[in-house]
Amino acid sequence: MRLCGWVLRSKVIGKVVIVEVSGSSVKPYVLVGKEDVDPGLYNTLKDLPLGSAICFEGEPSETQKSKRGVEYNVKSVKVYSKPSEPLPVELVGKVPSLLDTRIKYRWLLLRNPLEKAIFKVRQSVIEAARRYLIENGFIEVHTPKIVAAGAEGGATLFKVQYFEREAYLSQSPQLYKQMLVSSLPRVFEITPYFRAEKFNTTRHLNESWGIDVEQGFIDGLEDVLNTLENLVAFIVNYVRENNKEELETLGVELPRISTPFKRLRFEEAIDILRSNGVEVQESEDLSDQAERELGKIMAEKGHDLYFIVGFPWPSTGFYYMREEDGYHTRKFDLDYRGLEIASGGQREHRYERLLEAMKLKGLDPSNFSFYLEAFKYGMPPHGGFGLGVERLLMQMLGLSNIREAAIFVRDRTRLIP
RNA sequence: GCCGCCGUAGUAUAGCCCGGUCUAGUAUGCGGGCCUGUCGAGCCCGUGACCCGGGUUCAAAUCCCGGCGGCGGCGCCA
Repeated sequence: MRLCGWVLRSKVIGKVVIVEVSGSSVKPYVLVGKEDVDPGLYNTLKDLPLGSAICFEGEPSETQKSKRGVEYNVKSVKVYSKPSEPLPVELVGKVPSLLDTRIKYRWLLLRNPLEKAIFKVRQSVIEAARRYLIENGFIEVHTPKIVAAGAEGGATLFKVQYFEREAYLSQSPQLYKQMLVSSLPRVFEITPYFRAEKFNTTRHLNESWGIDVEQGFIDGLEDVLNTLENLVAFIVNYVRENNKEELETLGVELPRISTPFKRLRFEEAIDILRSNGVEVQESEDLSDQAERELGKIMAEKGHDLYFIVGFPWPSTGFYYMREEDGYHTRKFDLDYRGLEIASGGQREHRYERLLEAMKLKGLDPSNFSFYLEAFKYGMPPHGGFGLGVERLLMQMLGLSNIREAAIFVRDRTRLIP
């Protein structure tokens, strides 16, 4: 068997040399050279600097003494590349790097089992989502990332020059997804979101990824909530089953998730906070701190994941369906341990009402004519959501900063690498 | 945009408050030596740093001002 990777650790103890090689799995390959058994191999391994790119021919050894990796009996080693200078960061965690350094050298640090484990789990999240949605009749689509208008107005959009016109990077596939539901009853897209918001927090990125779903012919909001809760439960349980090595490496205990998730009405959430002594302003949305407090309270009651439904109209987008009272909407958030990981709702599919809602929000319908036209020819009742990949990963793995969940980070100050 | 904290070898840090004792300490990495399986092995020798600019002072890593960079909080949101 031929295996390849990079020298991660190397230790010479007298006449024995032990080399760990970072390959495709989280746990390294372990190569052992003994001077009195195979002097040639011993010398080759002894002289390999950290970071060397090598391949070796070998089979798993009958003696497995290493606590970190899988040992191989090595027949031959081929060295493809040696570093021209010492590595800029520790890959083994003897001297942990600061987050800033970790982000700068992520492409190199991915040789480290911990760092690699995070992104192998991320891969599983995407794989599980795609599998679940396809199995449930959703079609994967791709919508434009260069757009003429955003879902919410222009404040948070990145401008780009599109020949002689001004265009924007898409902050959400929302409007396109809805248009597609006029022909394809179930669609989803795994997509980047671009947000030009100048925040600097542990849970915001300016380029992030979402699992975006839209579903037509629904009987009500419950259909959308069902899809989302089952999707999230499938993803988490999939990771639990398929990433045992990664979770162990990261020291993460991932409890099995069952559905349904608790549904809290917006007012209920505020009441719970107040009855637990948390001051909540009379407002149309929950502050981040309030959300965190609610997360703690809900966790004590055994709810890691819960919906908050029925957000007031003043704090929501124009496209959410309003209840008869004109104040509550069918917009919801999904919170995971006090952090919003998804939001969505039932949309307004009735043309006249949609037009009226846009005007109420101060938007000019003529800027959205391409979108509005889709509501003229038999738009079914529909709803959907966007699920943040980095946020889901962050909460699943207990990461303290969302930047840990993105390989190459785009935030307020980072544009390279 | 506002507020707070921080910037010392490749990496991670001590020293800064109370200026001189700093020829800037330690770990890791790197170079060399010892050790017959290490588990962040261990031991010995060597190597390399005060973000930039200005100011105060006999004397600045240390105090002051400006710049640049990082971390976090708020708003907003996935």
